[in-house]
Amino acid sequence: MGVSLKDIAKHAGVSLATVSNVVNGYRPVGEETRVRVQRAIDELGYSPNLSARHLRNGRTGIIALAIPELNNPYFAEVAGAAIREAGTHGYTLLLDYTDSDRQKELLLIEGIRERVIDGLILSPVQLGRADVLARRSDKPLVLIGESVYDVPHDHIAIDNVAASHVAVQHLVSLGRHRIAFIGAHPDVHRQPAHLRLRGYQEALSSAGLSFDPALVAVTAQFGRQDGLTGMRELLKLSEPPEAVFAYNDLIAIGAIRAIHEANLRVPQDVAVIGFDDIEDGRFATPSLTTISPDKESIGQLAVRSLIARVEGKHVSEPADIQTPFRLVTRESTIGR
Amino acid sequence: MGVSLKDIAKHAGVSLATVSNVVNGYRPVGEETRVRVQRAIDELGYSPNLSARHLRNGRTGIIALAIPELNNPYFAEVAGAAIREAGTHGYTLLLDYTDSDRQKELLLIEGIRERVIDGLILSPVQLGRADVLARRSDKPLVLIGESVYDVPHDHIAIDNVAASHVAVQHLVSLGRHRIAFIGAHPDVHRQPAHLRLRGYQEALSSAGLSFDPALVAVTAQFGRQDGLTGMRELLKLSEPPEAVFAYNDLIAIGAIRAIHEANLRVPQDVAVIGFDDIEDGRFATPSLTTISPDKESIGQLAVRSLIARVEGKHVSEPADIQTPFRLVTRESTIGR
DNA sequence: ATCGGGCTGTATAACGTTATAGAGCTCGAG
DNA sequence: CTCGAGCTCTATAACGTTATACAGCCCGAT
Repeated sequence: MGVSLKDIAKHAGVSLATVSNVVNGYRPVGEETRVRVQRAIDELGYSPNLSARHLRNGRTGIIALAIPELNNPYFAEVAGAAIREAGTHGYTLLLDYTDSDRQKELLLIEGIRERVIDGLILSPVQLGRADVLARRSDKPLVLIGESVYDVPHDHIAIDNVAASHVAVQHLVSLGRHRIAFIGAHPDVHRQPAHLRLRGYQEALSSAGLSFDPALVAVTAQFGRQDGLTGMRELLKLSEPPEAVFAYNDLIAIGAIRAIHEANLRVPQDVAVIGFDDIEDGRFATPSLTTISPDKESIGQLAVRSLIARVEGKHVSEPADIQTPFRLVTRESTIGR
Repeated sequence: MGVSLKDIAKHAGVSLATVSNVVNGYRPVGEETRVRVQRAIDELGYSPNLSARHLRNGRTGIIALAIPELNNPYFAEVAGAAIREAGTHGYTLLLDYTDSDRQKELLLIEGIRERVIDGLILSPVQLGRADVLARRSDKPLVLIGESVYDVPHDHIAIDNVAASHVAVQHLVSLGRHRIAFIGAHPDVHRQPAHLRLRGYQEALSSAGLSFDPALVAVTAQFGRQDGLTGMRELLKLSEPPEAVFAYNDLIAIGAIRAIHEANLRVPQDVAVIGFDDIEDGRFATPSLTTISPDKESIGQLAVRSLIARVEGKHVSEPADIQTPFRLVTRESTIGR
């Protein structure tokens, strides 16, 4: 097998415990011996056996991040930030994905990986408050995204209502009146969809525009295909929309495709705004105006909160952290 | 902590070893006691502590997959397949990314995660044959992608030369003569870029077309931005290309954007073909013709090969496995 | 002188699991 | 009846780590 503490101890002529103390500084070690031990470690190439360490102290040094989909660039970017942040704290991040599946989400919070990880960051889409409250595992849990509220866990999310308000306001400022929303969801568990819909409605009403339910397209998922079919439906209306607020960039990209198929132009005939600011949108034709959440800080804050819980340092009350966002205007609303 | 073997043993009135044998059937157990133990397990809700098991038998049940970039959907899809496959074999897949950084790739094959994982699947972009041969770790390693050859490890990849040949042949069949390639790379370590360039050249020569070095655009990376700038350069030529073979779909999407910026049409003025068949391409405007590698089987085969090595079952010679691909024609070459 | 208290260092008992050696028991063959 | 074989089951030693208890030692304060 590999090199163990015992090998180092023998090589440096000290006890096991001393080597352990050099490695993780639980107790001070004399300068002279510390150097000797460190040299032995370097020479033999020691690295601690995590299984043993975990067995002993109950921690693995691995935290998990479970996202709904891998191939949504939004989550890929958040995950990237989280992996980097975990690394700087000496943790390894295990990336998992739920496929937006309720059963998988339940398994995860119930601790399917219980014995492997120190804690979990979950971006739920199907779980409700009750599911989270019913959870029995005592491993720290951090939630990201706006799916679940009022549960005793740290929670990182942007203000979906406010952000949606800003997005729709932008469309209003272009002089558009018939503004559609694509990405409402029939399932009550899909909180963010409701919140963005609410922001949409609030913005309409504060602009003095009436809310027309026919302009709200319900989608099954939140991918490009859903944007495509949603927009196709909207274009069949006798009075089709002049602007569209899409639940996310993927839906917006699908919608743009549908608009082109109908031989209409973006933004001249229909202006489109998305949500997430993924790279696809920057290079789409036309490039996509969008709400840009601070993905880097979402990943960072989630990891930091979780590690703080894992290490039991700040045993503060569960916090609700709102991350910043900004409007990024591009060709899909302002032409060129 | 959780329920341990000892708890079960006490509850069922048998020894530790018997419970262990019921759990993993290493030795036969009498029918009567088996039932009693099984009932105790169900009642107390026992699940084995992986750290302890791994400490004992030297395996962690975790394998790692290291890809160059998280936000390239090609790798996201391969990773998704790999995660699923690992799950069906009872393994957990740890997803890592190298950021296409040579140092990170070196650290990984040298075993930075040595004590955490049972084996590694790596998609290298900067490593050469010598780097892999110099590796000292004895954990199983499986390589994917065509970066490295002739090393004693399993290797999964598609035939880049043949696939590129097919791609260019398709452009030729459209009657285009001035065909460009975007995504050549100055760095000798970037094997796949060379291979796709070679396939491009072979297809040209077998079509009786001459090779014009001015039509080959070198890029720093392989993202949308690189396609954008590469194409801009090509369009500045006195005799710009009528068709483009892009190293991958992201570059192709960037190139399409550049073509639109120049007020030219795809495919009427410039036909574009990509490589990877990522979802972005299917919903781009126009939708992207591409070479579609079998990403699902790449992920699956890589995981299966690695697990076979980890478990030391088929101690066969390192295999070179070629995965299938096909040409998918869409609007960017055949109009509509 | 003696005591108390910082320092450094050591020996050792866990953590939960599995493989090995072996202890009982029954039963059929010698 | 005795002995070995075959079946169950048990006791126990690891695996590599860390926390606890403790043993020296030196030094300043009593």
